[in-house]
Amino acid sequence: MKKRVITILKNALKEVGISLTEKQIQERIELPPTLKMGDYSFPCHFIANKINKKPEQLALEISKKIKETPKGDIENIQVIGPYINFFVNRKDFTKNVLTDIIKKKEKFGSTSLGHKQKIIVEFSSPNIAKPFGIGHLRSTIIGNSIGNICSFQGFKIIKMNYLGDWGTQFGKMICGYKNFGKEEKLKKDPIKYLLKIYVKINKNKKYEEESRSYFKKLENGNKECFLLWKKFKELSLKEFKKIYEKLGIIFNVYSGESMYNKEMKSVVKELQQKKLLRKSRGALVVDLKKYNLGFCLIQKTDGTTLYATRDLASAITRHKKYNFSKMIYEVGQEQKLHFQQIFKVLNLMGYSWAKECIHANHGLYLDKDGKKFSTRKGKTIFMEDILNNTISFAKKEISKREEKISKKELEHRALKVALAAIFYGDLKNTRTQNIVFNPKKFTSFEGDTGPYLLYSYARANSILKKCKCKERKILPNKLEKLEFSLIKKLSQFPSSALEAYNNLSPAHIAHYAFELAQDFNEFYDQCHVIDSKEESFRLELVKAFMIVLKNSLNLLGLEPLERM
RNA sequence: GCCCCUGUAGCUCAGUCUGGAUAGAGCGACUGCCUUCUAGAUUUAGAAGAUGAAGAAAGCAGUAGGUCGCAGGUUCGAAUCCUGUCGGGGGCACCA
Repeated sequence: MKKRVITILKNALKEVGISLTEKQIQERIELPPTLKMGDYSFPCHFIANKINKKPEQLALEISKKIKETPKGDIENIQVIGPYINFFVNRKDFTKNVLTDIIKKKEKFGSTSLGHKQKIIVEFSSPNIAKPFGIGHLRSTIIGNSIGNICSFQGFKIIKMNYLGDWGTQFGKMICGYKNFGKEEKLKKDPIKYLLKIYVKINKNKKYEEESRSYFKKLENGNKECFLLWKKFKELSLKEFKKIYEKLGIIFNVYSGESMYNKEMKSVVKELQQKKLLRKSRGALVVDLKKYNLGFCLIQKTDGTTLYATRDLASAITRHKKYNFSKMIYEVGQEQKLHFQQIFKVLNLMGYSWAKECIHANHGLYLDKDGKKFSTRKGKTIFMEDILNNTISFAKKEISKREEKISKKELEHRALKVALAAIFYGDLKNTRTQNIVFNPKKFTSFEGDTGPYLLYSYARANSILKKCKCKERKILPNKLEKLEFSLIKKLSQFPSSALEAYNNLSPAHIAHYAFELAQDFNEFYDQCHVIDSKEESFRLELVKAFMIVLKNSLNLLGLEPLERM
C-alpha cells in the first residue's frame, strides 16, 4: 500500500515539474500523529524550500494533480496544511496485515539482510574471582538482545563471553590469598571470599610491589601461581554458569584474556616490525596523539602485558578464525577511549576489517549519589541478590492472585516474571545513558514494566483458551478505532525491528512492545471478544497480537508465559 | 586542564542522529470503571469492602502537572542544527 502511495506521488510530482526517485519519496513519507490525519503522509516543506513556494500552496497544487480517483487500496487523500495525507482502505490493510502475521508467525518481521554473514557479539565478560555484579548486568542483557536483533535480520551470530581472567589484578589476588587466605573459607563461598581478599589487598598499599611481581611470575609460567589462578577461575566459572542458566542466556563461545597469552608476543613483534611502537618512560606505547587519542600502552615497564595488548591479539586471532563481517563489543562506555585506541591501532597495522569493529557502549549503573560503583572499594551490588529479591517479590505477587498453585509452577513463573522485570527494566533505557540504580524499579510490576508485557500476553492467551467458537475469517464492515490502532501497531513491528538493528538498540523493541501491549489492553477493555458478532475477526487479531508480542519479547531475550 | 556523554512534568525517562502537524509515556497525586449494604428510584447519594472468580484490575478511562538548563544565532519553522555559558556523569600511561 505504501508502494501505491509512492507511485501516486511520483506521478503527481512530475506534473508539477518535480522529479524524485521512489527511494527519495519513500524516505520522506511519514506516519501522521493521529488516525484522524490518515495513515501515510507526505510533507511538502522540503520541496517548497527548493523551488521557493509556500508549502501549503504546493501541497494543494500537487494534490490537484493526483488524477487517479481514490479508490481501491487508497480510499481518500486530504491536504492538511503542508501535508498531503493518504487514507488506506482499512479492510484491505487489515486483511493483509493479519494474513501476513499469521502466515509467518515467529518469522514475522525478520529479514535476510545479513545473508548469514557472521557477527561476533562479545558481551557479559565478567571478571574471574570477582562476583557477578551490577556492572555486568547491562552488558549481559543488552549484548544478548543485540545478538537476537542481528540474528533476526539474517546474520549468523556468535555470542561470545570474553572472561576477564588475566591481568595485574590476579597478581593482587594471588598475593592476597598467599598472605591471608584460608582454603576452608575459599571452598565455602569462593567468590565472596575472593572479593574480601581483593578489597583488603587494594586497601593496603604496601602489597602493590609484591602483587605486581606475582603477576609477572604468572605471566612467565610459574607453576604455583598458575595453579592458584586455575583454581580461582574454575570456582568462578562454576558460579557464573549458575547465573547464566537462571537468566536463560547461552553463549556459543567462552573465551578469555588468558587464552591469548601466546599470541601477545607476536603482536608486540608485529607492532615493532610495522614501526608503530615507541618507548616512553620505560614502557612500550603506540603514539596516537595525532588522532587525539593519547598513548595506547602495549607493554609495561616490567615487561608484562596489558588489556590493550590482549584485545589486539584477540581481535586478530578471532578474525583469522571466524572471518566475521562485524564484531560488536558490548562493553561499558567508560572504555570508549580504550576501544577507539584499539580500533585505530588495528587500522594502523593495516587490517581493513578494523572498521567493522564496533564498540556498542552502554551507560553505567550509578549508585544513589550518582557515582560509579567500584569493585575495588568493595562497593558492588551482586547479581545474585538482585535476582533473588525480585524472584521472591514475584512469588508474593503471584500467590496473592492464585492460592492453589504447585510449588514447581510457582518457582517457574516467579523466575520468568522476575527476569521480565529485570531485563525490560534495563533494556527500555537508552543504551548509552547512565542509570541510577534503584532496586525498587525491579520490584514494580505495573505500567511500563516487563511483567505488564507478560500479563498482556497471558491475558490474550486466556481469551483464546476460553473461546470455543470456530474460526471464520470474516472481516466486519466497520472497524472500531481501537481495532485499527492495534492493527496499525502490529504492522509497524518489522520497521521497529530494523530500526533496532540499525541502532543496535534493544530499547526500540522495548518501547514498541510496550506501546503494542498498551494498544492491546485498550482494545481488550473496549471490545469484547467473545459473545460479539465480530468474534472470529477479533480472535484472529488477538492471535496476531500474541505472535508479534512474542517475537518482540524474544528479541529482548524473554519468554512469555501462558498463565501468570 | 583536555576529550566524550548528559540536562525535557514532583520523580524516572521517550522524542534529538534525519528540524515540521497540539512536546509524549510510566511512577506518584486526585476522580471514575469492580463487589456489598443503606437510602433513593431506569441516568442518584452515602458508607464499607475487597474478591477464588474470570472474557485475568499486574488492567482501562479522565483531571492536574512543561520558560524542553540558560543566553544568543541559523531557518518560513528549533526540544532537535550552530556558538557561548552553567550544572551532573565518565575518561585521560603501566587497572580492566
